[in-house]
Parts: sequence; structure tokens; C-alpha cells
Amino acid sequence: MSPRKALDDEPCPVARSVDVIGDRWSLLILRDAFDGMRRFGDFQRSLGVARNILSDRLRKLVEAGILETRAASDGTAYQEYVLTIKGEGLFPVVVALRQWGERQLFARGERHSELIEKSTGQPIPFMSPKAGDGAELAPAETEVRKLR
Amino acid sequence: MSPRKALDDEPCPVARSVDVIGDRWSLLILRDAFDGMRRFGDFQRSLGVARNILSDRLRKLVEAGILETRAASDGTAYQEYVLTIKGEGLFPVVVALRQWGERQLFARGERHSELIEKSTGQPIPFMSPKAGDGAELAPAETEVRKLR
DNA sequence: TCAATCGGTTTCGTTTTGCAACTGGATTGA
DNA sequence: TCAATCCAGTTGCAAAACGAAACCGATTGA
Repeated sequence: MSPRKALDDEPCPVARSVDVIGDRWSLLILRDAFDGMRRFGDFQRSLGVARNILSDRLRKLVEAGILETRAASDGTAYQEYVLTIKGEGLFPVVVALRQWGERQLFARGERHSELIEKSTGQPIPFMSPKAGDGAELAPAETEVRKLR
Repeated sequence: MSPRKALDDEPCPVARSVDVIGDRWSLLILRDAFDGMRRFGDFQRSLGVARNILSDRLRKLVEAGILETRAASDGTAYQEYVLTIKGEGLFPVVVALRQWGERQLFARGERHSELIEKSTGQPIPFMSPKAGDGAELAPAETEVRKLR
């Protein structure tokens, strides 16, 4: 089999993003990271992922500049994985996945976890692409201007 | 090896979403679908994916209710894969990936394709989670209220 | 009518994944 | 203090997913 082709020279930003975080475990690691999780063992227990896979994904996320390692904040000799500024920029991606899941993947009345605003305790309003004037944009009202 | 564990009974909406669309090819198929692509051969040429893999992903997306098949609109005997309402709900996910990629994965001055509003030709403003009062929300200002 | 195209499926070898066992340093506790 | 345990991985192996190419019947275009 030929190895998976890298998409890091594609002119499409979606392709490049998917190349970096477009897999199951990376996305779930990010979810937990946004939830404040930092330690290898915490990720491992939360995700139930094999240690070698977790190790590999954390390394790749660090290489990609999405996470960085630093000394543990609890004084132990271990290290933590924390989101960089670049990594924090992925918040809309995780929120979009969460909101679609909430709307489309739960039966009516089925309970699920929920993203809330800390200061008010209120759920976060649905996030969607808006035009310059603030109007909600349907996919058909947009198009990709391709490079040429 | 044990088979990949399904996440479709997780209480976390992110986990369920990732279980359905959290892989390289599904996300790229969706990108193209939002770009108006409908035919098997068009996806195949656009993505450069192996036919068997494309076939598998399209089937899974149809099973998940994200795409549906219908008779081709060009009068031929073939079929098309088009986004359902449920699938259209993934627009924010693709837009979020695109906008993060645009900001973080291109060198300054490096050209990339761009999502624009058809009616004005203007680029789509950056999309981000907002509080009830419209204020932009940083990750630290939110938290996940877990089920119990 | 006959070659080319379409939309797959099959086969086969490679890569990736998952699990369990192992490692070696840090920490805890008796 | 020193054994037991925890932590954060790494290694080896088997199974699953993947990629390329060959194959296939139906459809289309010339």
C-alpha cells in the first residue's frame, strides 16, 4: 500500500486542516483539552485509547503547534500538554461538532452533556456562518473562490 | 486487533459526531458536497481517493442520513449523492475547519481558496461561538455541563 | 455496434491500529 | 529506607483499515 498522501501543500484550507486534525483521536483529544485536560494519563483514561496511539497523536499535535508541553502545574516532575494560541483557534471546530451532534445525533428527550457559558450557566447559542451584515448564511448562498 | 469501538452511545455530542464524520475522507467528501459535487466519479477525481474507500464512505454517509442518493439530474441513468437536511447542518463544521486552516496553515502571502458570499463576492466573516448577548466567547469562558 | 465511461466490487499487499507486556523514573507509604 | 505503586511512555504482535490495481456489468457516445 502506498502511504497516506500528505495534504499540506493543498491550496484548500479544509484539506490542510483535515490533514492535521482530521482523525478520531485528535479531535477527541482536542475536545478534552478544551475541557481543561492536560495530563497523559487523564487523556488516556478519558478516551480509552491505546497508550501508543495517544503518544503518537500527542506528539503530532505538538509538532503541529496545536499543543505544547510544559512542566506540570501541580509541582510533580511530569509534564502537561496544553493548547497553544494556534490550538485555541480550533474552538469553533469543536463547538461546531458538538452543536451538530446535539441537534442530530440524540433522540428527542435523550440526555447529553452541554456547553454552557460559565458566567451565566446558559447554553451557548447555535453558531453558524454569517454574512457581512449578520444574516445567517445557507451553504447555497456561498461558494468557494478557487485559486488559479 | 479488536475492532474500533463505536461511540454512538456516548453522552458526549462531540464523540458521536466524530464517530460519524471524524475521518479524513468523510470530511473532504463533505467539503466537496457543500461545493455542489454530487457524482461518484467527480468525488473520486477531486479527492484522489481509492474507489473502494470512496464507495465505503459514501455508503456510510448515506446510512448516517447525511447524504442521500437520487436519480442524476442530468438525465443519465446514474445516481447522485446529495446532502440531506441533516447533512446541511454540518456546514458550520466545514466552515470552521476552513477558517482555521486559512488563518493557521498558510504562510503570509501564500494564496489559498476562499469561501465567499455569492451575492456580494465578499469573504465570509470569521465564525466563532458567541454568548447570549453576542459577545465572543473564549474557551475559558465556557464549560461542559456533564450528564449525571 | 463497439469502444469508452461509469460506478462500483474483489483481491492482495501495506500501513495503521489496538492490546498487552515491558520499562524506567517518580512518588507514596509503611 | 526501601518496596510497592504510579506515571508516561515504548515495544512486539496480531487484527483491521487502507490503497492500488484489476475486474465487472451496465450505460453512454460516436
